[in-house]
Parts: sequence; structure tokens; C-alpha cells
Amino acid sequence: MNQETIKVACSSCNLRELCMPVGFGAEELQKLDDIVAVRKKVKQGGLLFGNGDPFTSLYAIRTGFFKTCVSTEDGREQVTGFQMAGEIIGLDGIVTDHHNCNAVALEDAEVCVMPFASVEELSREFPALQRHVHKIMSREIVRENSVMMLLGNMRAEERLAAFLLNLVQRLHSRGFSQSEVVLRMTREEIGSYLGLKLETVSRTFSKFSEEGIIDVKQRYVQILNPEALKKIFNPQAC
Amino acid sequence: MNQETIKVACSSCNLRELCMPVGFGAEELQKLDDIVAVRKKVKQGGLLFGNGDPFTSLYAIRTGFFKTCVSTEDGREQVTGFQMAGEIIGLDGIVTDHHNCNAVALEDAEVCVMPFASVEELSREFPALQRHVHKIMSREIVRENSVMMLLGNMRAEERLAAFLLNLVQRLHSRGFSQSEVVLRMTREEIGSYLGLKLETVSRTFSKFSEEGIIDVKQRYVQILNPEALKKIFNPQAC
DNA sequence: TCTTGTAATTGATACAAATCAAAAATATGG
DNA sequence: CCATATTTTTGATTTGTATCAATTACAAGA
Repeated sequence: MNQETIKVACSSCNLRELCMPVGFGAEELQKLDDIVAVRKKVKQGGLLFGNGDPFTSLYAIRTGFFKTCVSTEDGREQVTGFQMAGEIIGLDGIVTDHHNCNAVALEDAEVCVMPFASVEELSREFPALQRHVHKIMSREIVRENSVMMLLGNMRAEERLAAFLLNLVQRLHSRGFSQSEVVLRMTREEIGSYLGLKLETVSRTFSKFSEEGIIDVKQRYVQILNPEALKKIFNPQAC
Repeated sequence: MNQETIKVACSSCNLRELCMPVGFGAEELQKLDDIVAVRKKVKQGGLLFGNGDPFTSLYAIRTGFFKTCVSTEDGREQVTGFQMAGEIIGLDGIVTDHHNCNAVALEDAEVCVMPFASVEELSREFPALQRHVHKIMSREIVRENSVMMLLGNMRAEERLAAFLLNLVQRLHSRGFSQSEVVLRMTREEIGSYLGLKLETVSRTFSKFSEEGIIDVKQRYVQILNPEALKKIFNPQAC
């Protein structure tokens, strides 16, 4: 296993405001440190957890990039999300005490392991943490609602525009450029997430490129005209 | 407003095992009674809550049938789920303190109003309730994952088969027939949920009917050959 | 550096579902 | 009970994306 355990401290983590609520006092932070006992490294292509694995912990991504996916018995795969630093994965395991999807690292990654029993225990003590856990789960429900809208109602161009805008927005809020992305996933993985075939993803990238909306060189994407993308995604709001 | 408030008791509710965890002691049940202070009636076509409404409470459906849906600015609607007695709706509102979808009654309905502040308070006191709330949210995340699989990877027949099987399974677990359904929603609403147009839903119903798999008379559907439906949904498992 | 495998692009064609259109069945309200 | 509106069904045609196929670009390892 490509795993390594390191003792670390939430109180000094620069992602704290992303993965855990602000407004925590010294006592709360100390307790959090105790919860996040260990970190775990996952190599590119490695599995953080797989469908059917016993559920024990939530994971806060410190570095790296993940995809989560489910699959049918006849081998069709659906990517259900892409997750980056500061985001929490593993919520799918709570209901059955076993994970209901696979979490795969798309680049070398490191996560903070948060045993769920400890999270629940501390939640009972600190209402701010309790509320934060509820919000994280609710946010995931709302996100999936909008993916359903994407898959059920939108055309290929709209889907890809929405995907790019969402990605750069999340990267931007982490201090990265809002116009440049290096994609961590293949065309096939983007297609799986968006309910499209890889050829359609590639063609749509090319179309955007021809129209001068983006510049694409394999995994590198520069957004030249964000307004055009927004217009494709939501013509009414522009 | 078509609303009526009635004082009621969880402790004597026959849906208790569906909407709240089993294994509660007398003290817990009494406290639950105090939380679910009121019930609320919603007439057919009425809105339990709408997108943008302030979030205050979760709702446990006592009787009736709901759809939840989101919509784009240009008027496209996506049904995100159909909910029946014993199911909880409103989780979408936690993250922003405002609801992020509409909940519409598809028939006259009655819900138990559970102020979320009280739910959180009592959760801190009773780990069993806390765990149950977490499971309900996780279940919704897992459900949406499988809808994403449906929308992203499956053909019309597979989608409709999955829809019918899921519906009768849920009805059956509530003591209803596992072979007969009276649909509470229109072809258009089914289509919206499944990412199909109403004509495609109608045609697929007709096709199943011609093949002797189901008997359809408008809203009434009888499942004649459940195995055939399962085979369409998941050829490997049969 | 060369080799090999993987990922991405592009073209031609096929197909499932959407769209357009009209009729039939059913529900609703006076 | 009738008139009207809504929902459902069915047919003809179009269309967006999938599929099949071939080439090119790139990455990783020897």
C-alpha cells in the first residue's frame, strides 16, 4: 500500500478555513488536532477507498486531486465528482457503514483521516462542528442536484462550459488562476462525469477553441473568453 | 395557505420506524414528540417550500407524494426526486440556510414539521438520533449517485425499468403491492426525472406493454414480469 | 534516444431520442 | 352533463451524440 501516516495539526493547517469552520476557539482546535490523528498518502492512480470497503473515516484532502465513481455490474462507470484540496470525501459510506463508491487519486495526494466516530463525538460537544458537518453533507446534496440538471437537460456544450467554469471557480477560490487550468483527468473521465463520450468532449473542446473561447493544448486549458462560456452555460444571465 | 397545524405524537406514529430510528427509549420518544410540534397540510399542486425560501425545518412526509425539482433561469426543469410517506425532505436547505429546490405535493399531503435547530439540539443529546440524521443525508447522497449513473450511462428503457423497480420496491416496503402502482406524476415529470421527453416515456411504456412486461392504463401500471424489468435494468444480475 | 503504450484528435456513419404534429383519452369546472 | 383543458398516445422526421475507424501527439520506461 502506498500509504504513510504522519502526525499533524489542524491548528496550523493553511486549509483550515476550507475544510473546517472558522470561528473555532483554541479548545476546539486542540480537539480537532486529536481527531485528525493521521495523514495518509495516496499515489496517483491509487484507491483511497473502494466500493464495499468498511466505512470508518471521512477524509479531508490536503493535496492532490481525486475522482469518485460508481459502476454497474456490466462495467459502465459513472464519475460522480472531482475533488480537490480542502474538500471532504467519504460521506457516501455513512448510510450503510460501507463505502458506496470508489475514490481514486488522479495525482499523488495526501489526506487527513478523520475517524467518523470521533467526528460524531466531537460534534455533540461543539455545535459549530455539528453544523459544519451538516452543511458539508447538504452542500454535496445540492451539488448533485445541479449535476442532475446538467445530465438531464443540457447539451454537450453547456455541460462542458459548466464543468470548466466550476473547475476554475473552485481553483480560483484556492488562490489559483481563474483563467488557466491543468486538467488532472482524461477526456474519458470528463465525459463520464458529464454523460458524454470522450470523442464528444474532445470535439467540444476543439469547437470552443476554434471560436476563440479557450486555448487547449492537451491537459492545459486557458480560458480566453469567460463571458462566452457563461453565456453558453446560462444565456439568460448574460 | 392550505396549511393546518395539528399537535401530534411521534411515539404513536405508525411511520416511526421509517422516518426515525428504531431503538429509541421512552425518554427519546417524548423529546421527539416535543420537536415535531406541528403537522402541516399541503394541497395537491401546492408548494411545501420553494427555491430561495428561508430554511427552518426538515419535513417528514406522513401522507401524500412529493416531487422535488430545480430549474434553470431559462425555464428548464429537472425533477431531482419523488418522495413518499416516511421520507424526509428539506435537507437541501441546510448549507445556505435557504432552500435550493422546490417541493411540490403531487397529491394532498401531510408532513411533520421538524425545526432543524431542535433536531440539532436533540442530536447532541442522543447519539442514536445524531447517527440517524447522518444516515438520512448520506442515503440521499448515495441515491443521487445512482441517479447520476442512470442519467449518464443508461438508455431510455433501462431508465424507466429502474424507475419502476425503485418505485414498487419503496411502495412494497410500506406494505403496498409489489406489482401494482398508481403513478402520482405525469409522463412529463417522469421524463424530467429520467432525463427524457414525455413522448419517449410514453413510447417506452407502450413498448414494455407490447412485450407483456407491464400493463399500462394511464396512471395505473401493473408489473406482469418483474424479472424482465430487472433484466433490462441489469442484464448481468439475471 | 528510441520504443511502446496511452491519450487525444478528427472524420464518416449510425442510431436513439428529440422534435414537430395530430388525434385520442381523460380530468376539471361550471 | 357538457364544454374545456390537460394528459397521453402515436406517427413522421430531424438532430445531437454515439459509434467505428484511423491518425497524431504525448508520456514513460528501457
